[in-house]
Amino acid sequence: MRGLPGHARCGRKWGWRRWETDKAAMPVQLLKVIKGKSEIPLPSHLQKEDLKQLQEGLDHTNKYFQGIVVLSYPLTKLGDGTDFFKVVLQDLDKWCSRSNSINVLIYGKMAEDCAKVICHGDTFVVAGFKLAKSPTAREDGRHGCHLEVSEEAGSAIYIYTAPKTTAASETASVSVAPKYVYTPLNHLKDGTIVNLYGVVKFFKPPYVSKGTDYCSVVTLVDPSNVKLTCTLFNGNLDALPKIYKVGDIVRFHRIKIREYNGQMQGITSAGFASLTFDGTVGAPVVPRTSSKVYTFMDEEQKTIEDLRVWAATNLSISGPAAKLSGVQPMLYFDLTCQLVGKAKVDGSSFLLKVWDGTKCPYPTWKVPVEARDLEGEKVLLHQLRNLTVDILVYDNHVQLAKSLKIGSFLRIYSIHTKQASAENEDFSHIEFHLHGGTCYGRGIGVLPESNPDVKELKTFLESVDLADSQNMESMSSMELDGTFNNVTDLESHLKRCQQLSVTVLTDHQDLSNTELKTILNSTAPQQYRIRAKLRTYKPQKLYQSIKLHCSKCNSLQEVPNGGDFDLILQGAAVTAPNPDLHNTSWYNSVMWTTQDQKQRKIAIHFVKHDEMLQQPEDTLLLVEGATLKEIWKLTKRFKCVIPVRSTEDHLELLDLSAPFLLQGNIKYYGCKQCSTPKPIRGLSSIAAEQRPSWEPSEIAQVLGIEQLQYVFVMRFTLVDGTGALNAYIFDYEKFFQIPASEILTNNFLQEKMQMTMNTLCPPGRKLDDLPWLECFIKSYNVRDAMKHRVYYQIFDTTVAEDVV
DNA sequence: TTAGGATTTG
Repeated sequence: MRGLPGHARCGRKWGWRRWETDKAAMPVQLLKVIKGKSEIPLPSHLQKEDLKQLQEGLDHTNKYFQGIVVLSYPLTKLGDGTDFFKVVLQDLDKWCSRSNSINVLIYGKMAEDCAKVICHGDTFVVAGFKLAKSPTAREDGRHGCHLEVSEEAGSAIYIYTAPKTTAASETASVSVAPKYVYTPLNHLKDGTIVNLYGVVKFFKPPYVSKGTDYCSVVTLVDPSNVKLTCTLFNGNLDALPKIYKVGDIVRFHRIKIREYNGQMQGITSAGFASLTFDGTVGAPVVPRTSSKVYTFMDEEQKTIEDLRVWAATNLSISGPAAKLSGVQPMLYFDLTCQLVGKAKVDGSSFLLKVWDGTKCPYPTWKVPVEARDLEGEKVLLHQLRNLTVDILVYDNHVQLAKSLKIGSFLRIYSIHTKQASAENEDFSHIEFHLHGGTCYGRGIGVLPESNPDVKELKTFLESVDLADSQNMESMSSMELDGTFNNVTDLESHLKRCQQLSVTVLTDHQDLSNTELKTILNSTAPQQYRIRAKLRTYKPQKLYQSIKLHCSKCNSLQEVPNGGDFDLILQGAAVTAPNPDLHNTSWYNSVMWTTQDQKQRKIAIHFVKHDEMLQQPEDTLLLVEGATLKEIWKLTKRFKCVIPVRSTEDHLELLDLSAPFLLQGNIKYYGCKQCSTPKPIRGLSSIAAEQRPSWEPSEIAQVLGIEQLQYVFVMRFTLVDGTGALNAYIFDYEKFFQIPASEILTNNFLQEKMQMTMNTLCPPGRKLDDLPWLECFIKSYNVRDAMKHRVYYQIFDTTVAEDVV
């Protein structure tokens, strides 16, 4: 990002001539428009361009672009102090889709001037702009390029302000597009047909009604705090809103309002259409709809974003969804899962076999069915037998259940877990029922593969190692929560957390709290103390929060899995150890050949100290030709293991996708980009030290490796009643008081972290019941190319002592 | 037409 110098203050004048003679001093022209004519025409040498003509590589000198201001962002300062202002212009001549708009990025004095005067609906003319690829085009769906404007670049801006007291039709230079009017829920009148927005407070997924249509019941709420229950019918399942969870946001067009039992009620009328959006703050604003043609503008995007923040702050929407590992007997829950098998049972019930990759902590019932009635892949059904659960669905749900495709992703709403009344409690098991009826939204919904929850589930299911029974054990969260012996313990623990903060500041205690709303409306960088609740966090699979960080190039990467390491070792084992490199002044070597068919050669070089071999627990080994399993065994006995391979004249490290060092359970990796591997003999200098400690950092240094650090990277969505913001945790150890380097190989630490997160954000709880967190956060600007965003990071904060 | 939120009782 280039830096722009500060600009001399200039008085605001409205004259055209002044612009011609002294355009650098007067970049922003504010003009009035009355009845379609501007007081002053634009310079004659300027020619109008439309959106289509705004392409890279074309000459835009003496061209201007004109659009309507449909969105503007708060004035902010870039890192170097330059003012920055972004507006979105819409080309009204191209009124059809959402790509009729373009981002304009304004820098320096012009940014400040524009921010002061600009209003929604103004006509905005820009000349002398620079055109560049828009890095946000994929996200915001706007024009592939954006316009960059600054005084320095000799740009000029003309703003035609529509008279605010005059009816829109009178500002005739602006052709006013057909616009939908949306009625707040507290202004609905009996017998009208309206358009409206709402946050889903309750819904019944579409089910087969007793008439001819599918039916879906949806209760909405909006910032007027009025509720509206809508009963929607359609013979086509696809035409009903695609609502997947409470908190989704819908836009209904042409819904009929009627009074029923003294309350307003919505019901489908002819031409009813709906869009549904994910209600998560910060998620992409992509409508779910079956209609091919719909209007969706930036203004509407803003409405969705505002509703999300309102809902996050004001509605009690429960947190992370339940998993099979977290089920309790005698309750109702929603399950996101994959269908593995199905079978008819009798006339009024039907069996679904599903899994979500986690293991139910209780013995579960198996519904007896005839083998020939069971649909699904036999091999898979057998492989997953310990992870699938049987759900018996009844009555009205049978028809829909029969039609489900094996392999599809489902959300089953309001499953009942029933403790079977076995005579001997030791053999009691848990049953899963989807009872008849649609009370409490009971039903089955099919989720598309594009659904973010499905994507996450798929990734997780792929990571489940079916052969590894230990893995399955560790997936039972019942064991993770083992410290809470019963529900009462957990309750009292949570109660304590609701009163005190579950996190504490390690510094800045003298500061007072700032509301999230204030922070969101402020420029970065700044630091704040906050008190907020953790509504949700990412990733939900905690093992995904561990990354490798290079402090030199600041890159983050995934921790390689054991499979990659194994492949690299196999590749290295193809080259036999070079005997010329054995037994030097600083190591002793042994080599042998495996007895199997492969006749693999393994060499181990024991690094000496003072000409002497050390105790195994103090010894560093260089290993050639070993398998993953063999290396693993060696790390159990020796202090350090470095996998190497022979060249003609020296030993060298393997590919840096493999760890350059293994110590105990920990694998140490180097940054591929920043490391310049040096010969292995550099280690002899450490071996010669009086008491070699074999510190990973020291080893990395002599081997020319820029060591990657294990780090927790998480996104916390925090709310405090005034707003919602996403803050990042970037932490080696301090926040969780768990070293990020050790957690992947330590079950105890994993359990501890899971328990900490369960305390900070208890699954399935409503907003009111979430505990408070005290945090210190800093805001900072991130800019790449022309994109500028403010991010927040939690620091100088740690989990309270009695929580961990 | 259907359902009109407010858990089955298998």
